[in-house]
Amino acid sequence: MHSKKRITSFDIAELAGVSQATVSRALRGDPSVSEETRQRVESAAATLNYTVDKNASSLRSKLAGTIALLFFEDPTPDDSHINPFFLSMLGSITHACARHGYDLLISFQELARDWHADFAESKKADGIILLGYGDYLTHTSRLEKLRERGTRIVSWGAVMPDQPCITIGCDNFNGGRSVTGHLLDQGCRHIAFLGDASRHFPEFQERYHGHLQALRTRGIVPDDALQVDAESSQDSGRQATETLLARGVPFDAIFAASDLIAIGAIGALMTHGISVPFEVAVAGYDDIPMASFVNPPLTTVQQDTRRAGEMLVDSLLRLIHNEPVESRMLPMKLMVRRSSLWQDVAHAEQPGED
Amino acid sequence: MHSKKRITSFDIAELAGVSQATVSRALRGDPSVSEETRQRVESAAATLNYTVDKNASSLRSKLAGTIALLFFEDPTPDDSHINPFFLSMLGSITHACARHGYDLLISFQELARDWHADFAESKKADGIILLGYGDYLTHTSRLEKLRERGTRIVSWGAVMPDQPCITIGCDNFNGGRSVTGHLLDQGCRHIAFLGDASRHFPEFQERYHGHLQALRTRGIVPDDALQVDAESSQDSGRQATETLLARGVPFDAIFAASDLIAIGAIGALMTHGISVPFEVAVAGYDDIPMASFVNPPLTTVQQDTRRAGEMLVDSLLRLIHNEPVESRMLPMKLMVRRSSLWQDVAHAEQPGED
DNA sequence: CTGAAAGCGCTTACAG
DNA sequence: CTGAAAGCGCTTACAG
Repeated sequence: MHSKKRITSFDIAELAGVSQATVSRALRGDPSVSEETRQRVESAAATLNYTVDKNASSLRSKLAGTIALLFFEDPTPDDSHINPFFLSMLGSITHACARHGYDLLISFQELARDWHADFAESKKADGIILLGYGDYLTHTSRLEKLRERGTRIVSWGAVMPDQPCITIGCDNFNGGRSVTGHLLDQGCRHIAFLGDASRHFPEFQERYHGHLQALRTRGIVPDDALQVDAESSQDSGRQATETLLARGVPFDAIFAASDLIAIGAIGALMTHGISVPFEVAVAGYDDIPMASFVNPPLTTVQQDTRRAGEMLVDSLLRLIHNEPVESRMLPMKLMVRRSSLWQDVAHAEQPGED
Repeated sequence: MHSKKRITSFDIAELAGVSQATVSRALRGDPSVSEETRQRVESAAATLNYTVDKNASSLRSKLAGTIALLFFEDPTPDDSHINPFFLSMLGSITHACARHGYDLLISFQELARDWHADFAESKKADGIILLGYGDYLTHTSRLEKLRERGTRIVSWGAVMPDQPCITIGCDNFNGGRSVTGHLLDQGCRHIAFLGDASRHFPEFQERYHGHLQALRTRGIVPDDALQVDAESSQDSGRQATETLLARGVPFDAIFAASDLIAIGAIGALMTHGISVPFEVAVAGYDDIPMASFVNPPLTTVQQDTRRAGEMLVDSLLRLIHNEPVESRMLPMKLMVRRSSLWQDVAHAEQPGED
């Protein structure tokens, strides 16, 4: 290993015949540098394979040029599972960061842990994006503290008044209303809702409220026995379905607060020999990649994850640059597939086809 | 925004009644610091909510404490798609990094671009993990250059002699052999292989070689007309299947070099009214999350992505610490599901069940 | 348009 | 076991 000394801006300065300060300016595109000098510096840098030291630059300028993306997950015993819905935002977040010249730091955090010091305070990142269905109330107090210290944070979630930080989210209320509206159109009258609809999970709660609203509009009195708590996992969906079945209340449809829950529910129903959609129609929420592949393909609500990722990055950068930003709600789109259709579709669907 | 001055190690020093140097030592757990002093420093740091400035620390120590994870993708028009197989490694890579106290920087790179300067040279990261099915030969020359400059790199891929960097990979040869062996056991005799089997894609090539070996063991002469190039995407799988059908060579099974290709193939077969598995058995490779959800559930080869992620991080850290490391091949596991079974299974499978 | 100089907040020999 | 001092490689007023 030939450990040649690190090449610094001084080496470039010497080669280009300018001062080190000018090298720094030229390389950052400072308009005060003359075009001719800039070119000379740049070619010198290219010759020596020089790259600006990020640590020195960040230390001096107090700009990390980095964004931290934190995934919150309730501790799973198995390391490797990430909620596929959030994963689907990763691509557009990464690309958006790259487009703006920012690096992306990612990290998983257990909800319980003391994550709030780690990123902004240590100057690793200029701002933080928060992703995760988690207990909302647990978050809130920490977010408040962070905001007091001036940390820039943007999160994905329920868009509500009095949020402790800028939030980008889907129109969960109308999403819930559309799903239940669709199930009612199919002729279902006893629609179960699987998902924790408490204040701890405001997104689920809003979907539930949309659901209730759709029922009331049609003059149907909601039955509490048809709501079962569940968190966003297949397992939880399976269990919730078992609970529902054990209650003995008749139902002809399940509206699951997330696709993962829905997939678990379909599994449980099949175990009991209940046919989907012929005996029970099922719909989910999120339109994760699997949704169109399960059997039967799952009716669900699509959230524009690509746009969401871009907006998260965009909003955070505006925050960082002290520009005005507001929380925003993205429109949703109902994706009707076979799982919710009481009558069979004429043509066989192909996997991956919508 | 009360922009109080940043708290530095000098403030902690003052509060704890020690020198700034001692603060630095205490906080990094330097054993030369007395237990009593360490405690005093730590509580002072806690009181003032102090966190070590990562940039200053990295600049001085020349250790970034960060690993860069680069995904290589052939440029897709759509931002948001990441190969699900690599995504499944993300969890364990992230966790492994966290466990070792390293941060994880992630970035997507087009194969074409000039990525090699960006991370190690600018001291953003102490080492790089490379993930991606891409044209192997394009990579190689860049990797060579990087190695010359002393960059620490570990990649996922085909484990072969003369690799330009430490590589962790699956036993692709035996994987390919198992799949084809299984298809032969099912009675198939005309097994098509979908995947680019050239030197440009060594992993596919090894799977193909395993496939050929299995055929020869049973005295079957491979037919070139049964191999069609494809890269790892649904679309490419669909097209390759069309090409295969257009050739008019009879086949009773398809071994797709990746699950994505297999899923595309199943779609194309269905379009042509060809039943899977009754007319054509299909098998894939990777065991991506969708594989068990498609209809019929896909027979495939599971690679231990969790272990793979851990080993990638582990190997890279050993490289960083100048410890001996070697390329390693991970065992594979054949997952038999309905897509390859010529006779129907007795019980209905449930989604997500193996 | 460019240069000389200070300083970002740490770590790390060196000395005691 | 602890402190004083140098210095990592930049950016940024300040001056011309």
